[in-house]
Amino acid sequence: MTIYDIAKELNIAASTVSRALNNNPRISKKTRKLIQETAEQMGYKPNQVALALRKGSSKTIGVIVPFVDRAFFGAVLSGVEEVFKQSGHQVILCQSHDIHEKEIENIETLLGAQVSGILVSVAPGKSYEHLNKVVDSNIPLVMFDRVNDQMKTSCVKVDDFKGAYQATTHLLDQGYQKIAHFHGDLALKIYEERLNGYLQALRDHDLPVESQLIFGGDCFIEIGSSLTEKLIKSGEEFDAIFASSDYKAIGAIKTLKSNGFSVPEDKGV
Amino acid sequence: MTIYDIAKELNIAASTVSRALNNNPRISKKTRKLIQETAEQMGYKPNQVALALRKGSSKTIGVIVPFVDRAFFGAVLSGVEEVFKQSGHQVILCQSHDIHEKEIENIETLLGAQVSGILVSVAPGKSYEHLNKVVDSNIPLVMFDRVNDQMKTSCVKVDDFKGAYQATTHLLDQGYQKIAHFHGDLALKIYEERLNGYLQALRDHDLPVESQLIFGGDCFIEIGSSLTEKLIKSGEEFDAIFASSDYKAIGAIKTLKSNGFSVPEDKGV
DNA sequence: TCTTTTTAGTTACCGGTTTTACAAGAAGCA
DNA sequence: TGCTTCTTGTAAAACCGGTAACTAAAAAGA
Repeated sequence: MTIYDIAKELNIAASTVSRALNNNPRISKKTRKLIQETAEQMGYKPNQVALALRKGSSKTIGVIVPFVDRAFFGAVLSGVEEVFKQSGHQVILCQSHDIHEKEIENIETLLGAQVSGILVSVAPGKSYEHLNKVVDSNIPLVMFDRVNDQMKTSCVKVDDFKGAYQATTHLLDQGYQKIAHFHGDLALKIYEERLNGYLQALRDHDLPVESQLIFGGDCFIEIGSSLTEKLIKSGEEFDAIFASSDYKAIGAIKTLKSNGFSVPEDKGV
Repeated sequence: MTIYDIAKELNIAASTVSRALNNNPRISKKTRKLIQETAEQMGYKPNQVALALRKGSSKTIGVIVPFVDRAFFGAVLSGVEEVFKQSGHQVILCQSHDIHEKEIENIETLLGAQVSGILVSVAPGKSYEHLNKVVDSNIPLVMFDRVNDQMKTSCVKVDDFKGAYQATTHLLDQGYQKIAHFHGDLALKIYEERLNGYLQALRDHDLPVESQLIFGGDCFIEIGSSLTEKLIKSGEEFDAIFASSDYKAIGAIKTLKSNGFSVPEDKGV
């Protein structure tokens, strides 16, 4: 079902059909009405692919997240989908699995698909030519949550430093004194800032920074568990853990409990 | 960067470039190598939109879920994305918000985008012409989790009856006697089956089915809370709740606790 | 009758693939 | 040697389904 079918049916030119359907004023009301009714009745739906080729931009937006099945990114995606649907855009979903190379691949794919915009929560990695390529192609690029501050593009993020500072301060206010920290990949600004917030909070309370209480690892429950295991085994004294991600916190709580500690009575998380 | 640019660069026809890049045997090895190297060096990437228009099918798959930010669907989407990436397909994400009309709209959009396949977890609703339209267009349709059994297409689902039967039996085995049930929208087979599994388990244990312990409501934490509130206020005796969704179960647990019950000591969930 | 305005048709284009056509060189044969 | 035939390599053009810039015809107005 194309405009040519409608044109043939009515014995008129395809361009007339196109114009009528787009409410071009150069088509008489009568003809327009006839064409629109015929199109409706024939169940015509414009071919978005042809449109995209002609216009050079497809009403699609690429979204790259590390993992879709993380609560945070699921929530983001949900909102992204909802907003873009309003303007008739479709959302193409990509996962980087937090791997820089996959992110580059995803960007290439999205550019090849002629997306009209890209949202990305970057994976740790040094190069950012792929992001520059997007900007150079005049395709809007917005980074969120995980941001590459080498890029001059718009971004949406939270104040990680302040959040970490407040979280740490909250633990101190609850009476905990020796707070361990599980940070993420420090190549990501977000985790660097959270670490800094933690450190600053300790300093502001005149507490020593004890490097043996600071561990690094990716955002997985299992990592949270193994880091907690390591912390307990190390014999270092601690009474709370500030984890840089919910997943590591969950792992920490599970492991603390399975080691006979009660949370938050014995150890705060 | 198109094949025309490459053709101009090498002073040959675009069709030759196309064939060389597609390893057509009618292009000499020498020419082919030259063209492929030039393309590589010029950073050529085929325009997927042009390809899709020509081939009549765009390497994209539409996935319709009720809510992306539900753990289950997030996990599904993650797997879907991962598998389709391997074959070079892109995943277009749609949410129905469990609303039949939105599902119809989503299907229309996906058909307009010339997707080469659709995965859907259906919303409650009576009509299914929109699904038939997909089948009639010769576009593969697979339903998962929430299935419309009027359709003859392939589907992937769990044994909801058995799961519910086992869950209820498990509660009984733990010693609970009066088990309430929070079912979902019974227009969805999945919730009907879970209700049936619950009922059958009660019957098989010679327990009476007490309709005043059975409540219905959508999959939200708040619904779980309000149903529990209602159950408590009703004064009916009960010692456990079998919720048809994790979200309602979470709401139930929260509300039980805030009403002074301990879980699972006082009430099982 | 001539000009202006409306309305609708022609044609090129987006970037690929594919069919058809053609040319040059090699091989076969009298 | 000269002609046909077969390969092989490449070019030209059509096509996918729309849009948009010209262009032409018809109707309205002066």
